[in-house]
Amino acid sequence: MTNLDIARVLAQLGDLLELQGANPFRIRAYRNAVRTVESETKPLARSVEEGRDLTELPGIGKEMASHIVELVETGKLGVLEEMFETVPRTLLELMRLPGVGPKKAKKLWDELGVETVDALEEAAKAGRVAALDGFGAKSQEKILVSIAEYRQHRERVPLGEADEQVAPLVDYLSALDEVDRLEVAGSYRRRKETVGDIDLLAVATEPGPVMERFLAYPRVERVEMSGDTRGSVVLDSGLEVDLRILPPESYGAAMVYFTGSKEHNIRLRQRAVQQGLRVSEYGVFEVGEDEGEEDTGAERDVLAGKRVAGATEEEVYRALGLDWVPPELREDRGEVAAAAEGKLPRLIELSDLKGDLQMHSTWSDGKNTIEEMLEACAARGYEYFALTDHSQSLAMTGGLDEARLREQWKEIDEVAARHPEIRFLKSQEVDILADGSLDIDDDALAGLDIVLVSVHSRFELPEDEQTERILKAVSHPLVNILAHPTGRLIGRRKPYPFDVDRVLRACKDHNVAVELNAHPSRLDLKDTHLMRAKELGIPVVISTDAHGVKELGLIRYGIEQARRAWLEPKDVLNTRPVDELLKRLAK
DNA sequence: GCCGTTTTCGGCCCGACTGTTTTCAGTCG
Repeated sequence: MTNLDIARVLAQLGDLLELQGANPFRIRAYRNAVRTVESETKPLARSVEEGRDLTELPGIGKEMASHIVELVETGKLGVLEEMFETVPRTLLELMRLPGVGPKKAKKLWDELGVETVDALEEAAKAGRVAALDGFGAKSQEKILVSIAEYRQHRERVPLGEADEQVAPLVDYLSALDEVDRLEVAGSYRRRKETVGDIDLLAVATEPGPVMERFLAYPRVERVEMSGDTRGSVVLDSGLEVDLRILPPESYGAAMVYFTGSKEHNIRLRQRAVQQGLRVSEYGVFEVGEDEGEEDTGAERDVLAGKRVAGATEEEVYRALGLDWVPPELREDRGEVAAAAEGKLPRLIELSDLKGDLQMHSTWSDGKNTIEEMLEACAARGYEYFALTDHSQSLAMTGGLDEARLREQWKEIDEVAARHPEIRFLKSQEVDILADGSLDIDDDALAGLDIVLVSVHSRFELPEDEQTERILKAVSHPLVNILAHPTGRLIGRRKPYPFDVDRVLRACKDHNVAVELNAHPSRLDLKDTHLMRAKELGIPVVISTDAHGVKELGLIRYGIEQARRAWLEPKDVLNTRPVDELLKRLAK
């Protein structure tokens, strides 16, 4: 049972409690525990095995700890199973529909006997939903739209695709004179591997024309809502875009607020409360004497209290006694505490990289010759690069056997001789065969500067076999790097099942580096895996897997992902000069 | 349910928009 499995069960329990109208703070405790479990880098199953005290984890108390132990040991949670005897599982699905929360889901179930999305659709079409107290014709219509979208399975969009859609929209809005400043916030700014929607932030003293232009964007398919300062639309691609318009003095506070994450913001506000401050998207305010105590529900001016910060992000963080936190870290994974102590990491940057260690040429399935790849790498200012064409078993890619590999070396030597400006490292992406052996013989491997290995077949092997297969490969005495270790393709293919933690520890034992594949459809390893690698002291390399010169620029997605994992230059091997790189990789 | 240099009890983040309300609950981010 993985951490994500555990988190899912706890989240279900939280949803059920919400449906039953339980104490909201108890529900929040479950949400908090879910967060902790999700972002825990070490497998909890292992911690349980080792008899660790789980209550040391934030948000995990006696109850949560016992839930986790029960889940790890039995694979089930008794209380949850019992609850599912009185409440249908499918009700949780209803709550996922936009506009349907716990209260409405319960009401639909209590009064109409609706348990499933299908039943809800039927009831709405028959007009029975509108007849309910608290519902009306509009909510009924909205529910039908939500169901239609739910059926389309709208998923999160990979960051790379979001980038393509965001750029033209930003240009379109920025062209308006009334827009003083336009930024994209949200998970997009935090550079998460996928984004659910786009959060735009516009600074304007006159919001009217900005909102008007936003709603008139030609690719808007539907307006979800629109107020004076806040609007939400769905583009024809299905991507949701939210716009918030603010005055200049609130810009920094708004950037913090809309960049999130939600959990990071909550942490900031908790800290503010302790300091007698209040944080909102409008700024940081001192809480007045009479505030808070006798809040009778009367209208409260959102700008009440003296504003002590708001114009810039730095100012907002400083008002809370914090260093400015890079957006990639804003996930409530300890960054606020680190910022308070001045101990934020010096995150890796693009300019720290001295080379790219995975790419392909026309010798296998790449689009450019090795000389073209070399020139493009040199143009990027790299000190070195490794060419890693596929090996023979990937016949469809034109993979190289030992003989062709040796032929390639001749061409490499010629090209390298013409280009002293960059160091050409001979390498290959060697296939890990189903039994864990390598696709190229040791004699040929010994002629390479770097041996990169990866899995490209038999993804369906049972977990035990898959784990053994990879363990065997990384224990091979000539292997230096394990490439795209989990094999996932974001939104298209799940990672093949294997014990990631065991493989990582084996990499540590055999001095094998792990690759962070920068391609936006892979980003493999993901952030929590990278954090675990760092914890274990395993070197990481960041490479593009470019199949053409155009893809070398994708390296920035790898850098962004590494930053999300708190990686510093010293954690990444290809920030090192070539001599040190090869020394560190040597067996 | 979790947590504690005010606390083992009594707190727990903040605001906008919608729809159905005659003053606000529900949902969302």
